Amino acid sequence: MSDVNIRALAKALNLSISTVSKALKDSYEISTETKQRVVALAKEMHYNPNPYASSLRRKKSNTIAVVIPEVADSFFSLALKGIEEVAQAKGYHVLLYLTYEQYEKEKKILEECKNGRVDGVLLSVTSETVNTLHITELMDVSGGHPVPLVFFDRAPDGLQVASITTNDYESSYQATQHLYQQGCCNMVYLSVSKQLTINYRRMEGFRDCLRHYGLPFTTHNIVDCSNDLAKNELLVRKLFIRKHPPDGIVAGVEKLIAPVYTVCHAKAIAIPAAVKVVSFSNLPYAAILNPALTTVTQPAFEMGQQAAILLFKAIEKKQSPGKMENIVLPSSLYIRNSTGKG
Amino acid sequence: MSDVNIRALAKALNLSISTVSKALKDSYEISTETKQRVVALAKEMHYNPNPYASSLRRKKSNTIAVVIPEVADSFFSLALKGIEEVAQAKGYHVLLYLTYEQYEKEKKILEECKNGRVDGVLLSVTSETVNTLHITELMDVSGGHPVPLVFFDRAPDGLQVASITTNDYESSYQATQHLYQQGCCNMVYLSVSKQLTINYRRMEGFRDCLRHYGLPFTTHNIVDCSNDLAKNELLVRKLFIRKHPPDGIVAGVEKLIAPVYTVCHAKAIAIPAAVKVVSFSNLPYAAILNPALTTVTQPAFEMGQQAAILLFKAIEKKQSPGKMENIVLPSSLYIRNSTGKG
DNA sequence: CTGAAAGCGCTAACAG
DNA sequence: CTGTTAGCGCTTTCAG
Repeated sequence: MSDVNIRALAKALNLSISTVSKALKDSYEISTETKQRVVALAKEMHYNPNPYASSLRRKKSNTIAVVIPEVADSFFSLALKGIEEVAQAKGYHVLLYLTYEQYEKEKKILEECKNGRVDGVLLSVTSETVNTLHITELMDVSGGHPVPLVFFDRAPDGLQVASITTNDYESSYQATQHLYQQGCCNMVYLSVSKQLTINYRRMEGFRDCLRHYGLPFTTHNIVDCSNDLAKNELLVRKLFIRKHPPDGIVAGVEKLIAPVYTVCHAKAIAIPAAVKVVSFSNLPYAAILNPALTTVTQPAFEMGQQAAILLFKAIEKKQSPGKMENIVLPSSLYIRNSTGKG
Repeated sequence: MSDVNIRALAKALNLSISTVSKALKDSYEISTETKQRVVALAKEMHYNPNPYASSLRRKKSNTIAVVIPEVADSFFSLALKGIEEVAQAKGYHVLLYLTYEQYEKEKKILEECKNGRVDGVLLSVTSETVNTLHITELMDVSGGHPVPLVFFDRAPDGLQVASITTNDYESSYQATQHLYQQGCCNMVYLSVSKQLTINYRRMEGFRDCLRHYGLPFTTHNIVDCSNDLAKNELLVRKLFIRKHPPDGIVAGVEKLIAPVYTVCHAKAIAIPAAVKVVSFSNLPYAAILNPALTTVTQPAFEMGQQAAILLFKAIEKKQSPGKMENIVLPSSLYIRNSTGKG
């Protein structure tokens, strides 16, 4: 941290502090000549304004918080990139917080966002988040100004808040329909936490598609998976010991595809001949898996960008997004060999 | 942003501001009873200290910057997770900056780290970074306190700065040796930017291994790739039109593996029968590629953790790491089918 | 044990 | 066009 501050400049130039301050901001009040002198010396002395002094005074941090469950995940890392890009272009700084899917962490982190540290928050909730008091409190600070917030991807139900999401229900329906059209009639949906709205919607899309085509839908069609790879492999293994093993699998999240492929390879169950597979995934390597994986791919990068753009709109209008925009960006079905004719 | 500040508390309790401040910090100077009253009211009124006021006064931000080229990449996203975890445990905040492999961005970002915004910086340089003045300036601010900095993964040569890296040379040598032992005698190294020290070291490891085994090493053994997927595919295609197509490929970075697999599939070149393939990669899906990919895997998460730990050591000692620690964490060779006997 | 007062570095009225 | 002044909210001597 340098110790040349605005006062040092003022002293060296025989000017007042406020003149220097204004000159640095290119204020119309200051003569061109003075501006030039100030800027020149500032450069020479490597003057760097202290952001926190400025934030304190202006009550503006030029910083946003990104609160996500995980970063080593192709969806979130891509979305984060989209966010960072927009923020950097706007001259904003990005504070990154990981919740590790823990509600308590999320709560604690949002608490820290209330005190002026950030001008806004981008949030993708944990799979544990059902109580949303910590969120509404942030947006309605008692006796203070609300902190603008935009959800992306994972938004809790029943909250009047701006959000960028994708069409989980429809794309899941579509993926299931694709399996049906490829000849599957005994499909299974691999589910993660049911509390997670996006997983729930995907499951509903799956269910409604089965019903629409007159296929039975029972508890057998849903497999609740965990975060543990080994356990998930076991669950997949069990699928193929059933009297009627599935001929189609929809993996609700990316990480569930590894156990499926692993088990199928190990047990020599041919994909797509014996079982066709589709997964929600942003994996850039889907096309070089064995076989190439059919995916429902979310527009992760764009979702990050749009979420940031929406947040900056709210910040700049200095109003919590009155017209709560809820933008839904469509996911895409990329059909590859894992759902081929076999 | 709430408007209950320390003054509001003081007024409500009929105490002085400084007493409240001390009470909140559990100072020994304050009576237990007063402390309790203060803490109780603080909670009730949802008091949240303003971090920037505190930072300004204490000249300490409790924030670090992480400056990396890219985040949608399995190495960096894992490392970032390691960093965030350690920072969160320490009560620090993490500012994320992406350089997109651009030197100018890196320079500008580090400039912003000089003004007290952060207490330290974790840096992985861009592939364009050869001039390191912007880095040394940060660590030796004229007439000010240096900002502690730790490199991770990508550290420029010839700089006396703490770093966490991995054994690029050795692991590359080892991977090449593995190919040799599997029968390869005409190997090619797929290279990214030669300015990048890690790529250079990996290339050297490759080269020295060839030499050690008496294999010819010419310009034909190195293929300079770009960031463009289509171009890289073309380069790989050309490899197999050669009079003597390679029987072994070492991909210097993860993203170069997709073109190899794609081209081999398209042209029905059997891996590993016709050509054996190994890649530097942190891809969690290496095992389910077709065929399963042999990888040199860096301890990304641990590198992130260790880098953060090292940085906090430097920050807390309030000295730029005098005993410049340069920790090298070993990468691991995971042998899978892509380098099998075919 | 409590309080008064100075000041971190910058901004923004308001005067001149 | 330039300068004076009063803070932003918190921490930290130093007195009492």
